Amino acid sequence: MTDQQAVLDLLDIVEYGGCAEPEQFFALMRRTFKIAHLLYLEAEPLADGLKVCRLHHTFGAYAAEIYVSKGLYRIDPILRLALGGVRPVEWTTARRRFPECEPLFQAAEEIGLSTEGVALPLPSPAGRMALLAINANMSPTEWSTYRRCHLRDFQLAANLFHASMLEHAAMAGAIDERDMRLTGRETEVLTWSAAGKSYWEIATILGISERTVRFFMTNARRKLNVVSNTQAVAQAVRHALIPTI
Amino acid sequence: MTDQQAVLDLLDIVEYGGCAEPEQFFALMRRTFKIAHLLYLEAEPLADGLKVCRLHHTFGAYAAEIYVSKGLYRIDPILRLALGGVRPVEWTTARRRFPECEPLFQAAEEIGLSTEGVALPLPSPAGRMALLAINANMSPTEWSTYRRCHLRDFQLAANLFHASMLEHAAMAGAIDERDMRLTGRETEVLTWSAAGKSYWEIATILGISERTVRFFMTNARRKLNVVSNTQAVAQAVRHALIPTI
DNA sequence: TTTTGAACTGTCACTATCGACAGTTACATG
DNA sequence: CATGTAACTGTCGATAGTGACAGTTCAAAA
Repeated sequence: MTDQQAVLDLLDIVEYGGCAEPEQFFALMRRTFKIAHLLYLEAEPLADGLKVCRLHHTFGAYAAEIYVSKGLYRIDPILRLALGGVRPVEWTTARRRFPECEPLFQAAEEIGLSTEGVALPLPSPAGRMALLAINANMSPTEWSTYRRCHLRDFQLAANLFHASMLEHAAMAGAIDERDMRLTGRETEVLTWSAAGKSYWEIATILGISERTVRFFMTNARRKLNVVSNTQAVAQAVRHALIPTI
Repeated sequence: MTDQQAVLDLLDIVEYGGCAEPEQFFALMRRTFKIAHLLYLEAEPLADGLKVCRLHHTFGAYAAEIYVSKGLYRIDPILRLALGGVRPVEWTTARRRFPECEPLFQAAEEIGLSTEGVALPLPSPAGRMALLAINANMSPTEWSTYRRCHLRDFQLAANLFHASMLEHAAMAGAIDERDMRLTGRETEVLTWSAAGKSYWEIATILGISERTVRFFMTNARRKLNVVSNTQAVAQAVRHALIPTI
């Protein structure tokens, strides 16, 4: 069994920001646990499927080539299961439930990915999804024991790492959106507009004239570089420029 | 320190569906850990505040009365922090960062809630948020040690319990939300509207008449229970009903 | 076979929005 | 004091959105 102290140290490091880069996190995880491979991906749900925004993994070049460029993530049942819920998905469970994807698992075995592993769904507040897939070269019985003991470690580490990634992305995006900063009133009128209020209603609520509401809204549209109030609100919600809570 | 075997047993029970009711989960958690109180709430982001959909807790009747009926969850900084991210929120950290909410903490102390605790954000795929707040009657140093050792247990237990709650809600709510599901065309017109396109432009893009675009948009508004396209798009983005372009 | 749901279309009348015109007031910063 | 920024207001005309009216077509499920 893995050294408990090492596990607690790893969790401390991840929680307090010592793993800004996925590579660091992956290395630390592989050093601490008997893990063969790790994969972290962020995805966005689309009407016709799944758009993978970011993908980090420890596979070899060839394996990555197969998995990514051939678009296997589009048909991977584990991804479908994991990105649709919040419960950890056991690889072998998915294999049993989706026999039509057997070729995928065989391909994985050929490139050195064992079939024992777990995928941890990591939802984020805005509705985007991510997952951390953990793969171990273990026998089923060995993995069962190991998983029971360390799933909690994997789950917390995954959550904290995911939080770091989200905060990192928010910081990186903040620079680009410097000119997109809205004033207090602009934010207010956008917020009320997103709540379905008309100019007249917003004017009454804020105690100003309807013309002034339009003035703020026009400024907001210009700053956001959009052509309609509807588009402005969509942008503002996506970029969390107006309060969600 | 808590018995490790008991912890693993608890996690097994929660994972394999033995905690369908919050009360069972709460009792099990309090029996296994040195926890004073637990609170699980599901919330939906709204433009004009926070809509708490479901709330379960182990507070006494009086405490619950204060916390819920007086609407303290509207100003609780821990809720704001936790529901806006995915990182565990330490109660004392929130207390330091938001001195204006000191009365809230004092009120909590008076009704027997200690100030040591942690709130675990639990996002779900659809963009809704939940959180599990864990409260312990411990001294700061005692809590610090305890937290370091058991945060992973809390996190996994919270995730698994949350998954059960979501699956339970999905089963129960399948009937209620049937009428809120958008059809393919409704999603399409909303998506283009969020991109700033007018009815005429959307009609051209989709190769249908302008009237038909309006028809789909009206249906979408009715399903989302909103009064304007702007509000519909805001709702759709928040609930991840339309893809991010 | 009947029913249901999605996709589709037309017109009328009213209201909301948006861009472009031309300003005032107040307050902080250099 | 000048400069800048946020907050504020008015009017005109064109375009966009919204609700209520009344339908057709097609495919899949009951």
